[in-house]
Amino acid sequence: MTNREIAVVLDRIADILQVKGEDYYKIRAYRAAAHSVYRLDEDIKVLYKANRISDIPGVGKAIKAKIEELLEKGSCEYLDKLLQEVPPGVLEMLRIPGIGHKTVKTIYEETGIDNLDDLLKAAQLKQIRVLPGMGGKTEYNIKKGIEILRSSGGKVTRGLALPLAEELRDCLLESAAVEQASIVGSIRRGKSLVSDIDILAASDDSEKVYSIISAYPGIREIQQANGDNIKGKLNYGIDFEVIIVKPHEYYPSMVWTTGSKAHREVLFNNRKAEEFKGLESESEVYNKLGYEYIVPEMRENKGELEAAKNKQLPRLIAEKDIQGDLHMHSEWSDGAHSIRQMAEAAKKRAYSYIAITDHSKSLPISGGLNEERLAEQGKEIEALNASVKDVHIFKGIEVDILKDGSLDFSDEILEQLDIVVASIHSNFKLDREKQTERISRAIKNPHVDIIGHLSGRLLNRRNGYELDVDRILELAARNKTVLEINSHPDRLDIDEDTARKAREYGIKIAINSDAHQADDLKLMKYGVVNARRAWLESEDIINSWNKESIIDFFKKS
DNA sequence: GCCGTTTTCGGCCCGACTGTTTTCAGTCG
Repeated sequence: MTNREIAVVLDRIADILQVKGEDYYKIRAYRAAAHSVYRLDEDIKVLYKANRISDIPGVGKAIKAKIEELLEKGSCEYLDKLLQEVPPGVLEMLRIPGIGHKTVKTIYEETGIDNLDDLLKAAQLKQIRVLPGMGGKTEYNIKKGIEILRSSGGKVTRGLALPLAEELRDCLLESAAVEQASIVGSIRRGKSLVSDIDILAASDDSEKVYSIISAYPGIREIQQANGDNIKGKLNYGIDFEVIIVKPHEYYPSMVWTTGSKAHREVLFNNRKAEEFKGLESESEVYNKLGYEYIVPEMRENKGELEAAKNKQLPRLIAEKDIQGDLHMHSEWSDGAHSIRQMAEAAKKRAYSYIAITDHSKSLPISGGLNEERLAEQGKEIEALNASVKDVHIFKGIEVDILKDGSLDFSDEILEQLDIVVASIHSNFKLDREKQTERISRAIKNPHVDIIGHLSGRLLNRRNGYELDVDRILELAARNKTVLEINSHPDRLDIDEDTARKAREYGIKIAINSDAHQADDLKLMKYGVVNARRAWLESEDIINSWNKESIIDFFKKS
């Protein structure tokens, strides 16, 4: 089993314990262990062989035994026992926004309902409101929540799908029978939500490819397999498709299978991919069709074909252009690592600056900073800047935008900071006018440099709050307020459409990791892809500029 | 269930908002 699979099992145990109403700290212990395992740099199997499972933070005697059982047998008796008490469908109910473990427990125990379909029916039949502690609003939340869960149509985030796709691709590439393999389809185009994993493999031996796939441990089932096409489900229930082509068909097929359909149809204009076999790169395929090479993120038939024909394609921002990261947390609030550790991690990525932007006091669960601790932190940053070479640390804050649009710190405090990110973390349900006014007030504050995760959306979990986006973009442009592309794959906020629109308004963007630990800095790649899908260039992205330009920009704004 | 240079027990992030109540439990960040 992989690190990720072990982490999923531990998390699942925590879910069940929660529905069972077990001790909060026991549940938290399983969650913490799951998190540590998920974040391990090493393969857990290597740790196991070295008898070092106990070295994993948060893993003690009991959880160690379960991890070892999973590694030895691929299953865990404790989980199997728990699953008999609480069926998987009940756990799915936990994903409904506004419905927590207590509500799920009541529903399951009082009615026996153990899946989302039956729950939805019961809510429609007004059978939930009669249960203790529930009313019409709970029923409405259930109906609405299931609707949101279903609206993604079974899609998963790119953040979940990409690592799985890479593992499958790498497994194919290990075989001598596979000359080349690439992730294609919507994952390659960088869509935030994807419906399946598509892999293109170049091989003369499709039988061999089939045997590799059927032996691949990450696969749940193969549903269809003919000569050049294998379809099925990976663990976690994600659909996959492996398309096998002859080596000389590889590059035209890559263009074809990367899509999108709309892009492909215009591009090929009734010509067949077979006409282009033997070509040795995607560029050659594009050139032969009369276009400049178009990067996968742009292939949506949204103007890129015309631009490519006229040799007017933008030079999109790339991860190597990124020079720093302007939104991250440290152990001063809810981050896991010290400021020094964050700076060292940034140095490894060859960044020249970071901003430490811990939470402000209104977010007590995060250990948000009050004025005194912020001042102390400032001193630590000054000391670090004197000793840490190569990476400059900006003093920052992720200040809460309060319900009325005022900020969690006074202007006098904010004025002393280098980078002020202002974000919403509460009162998501204000009406459109109030929410727009709230953010507008924050934008107008002269000390606010960046608005963090503007819409508050969480992909597959929560829609963004009601906002008049045009009004906000106009105001941000006028105030020279930067908008963030939050790189967390569950957020990608602002989304690509808003980002493209923001550019038209002349708004500058910061692509930030919002890292809560050193390893999270790597999430930057998801934000960059989102920006590329919005056609953004280096000049649009302030953290692709050097330190001096950033200081200069915020001085003038 | 984990952790410990106050160590084998007792502590382990809290406070606001929402919805269902009529004084509070559940959810969320």
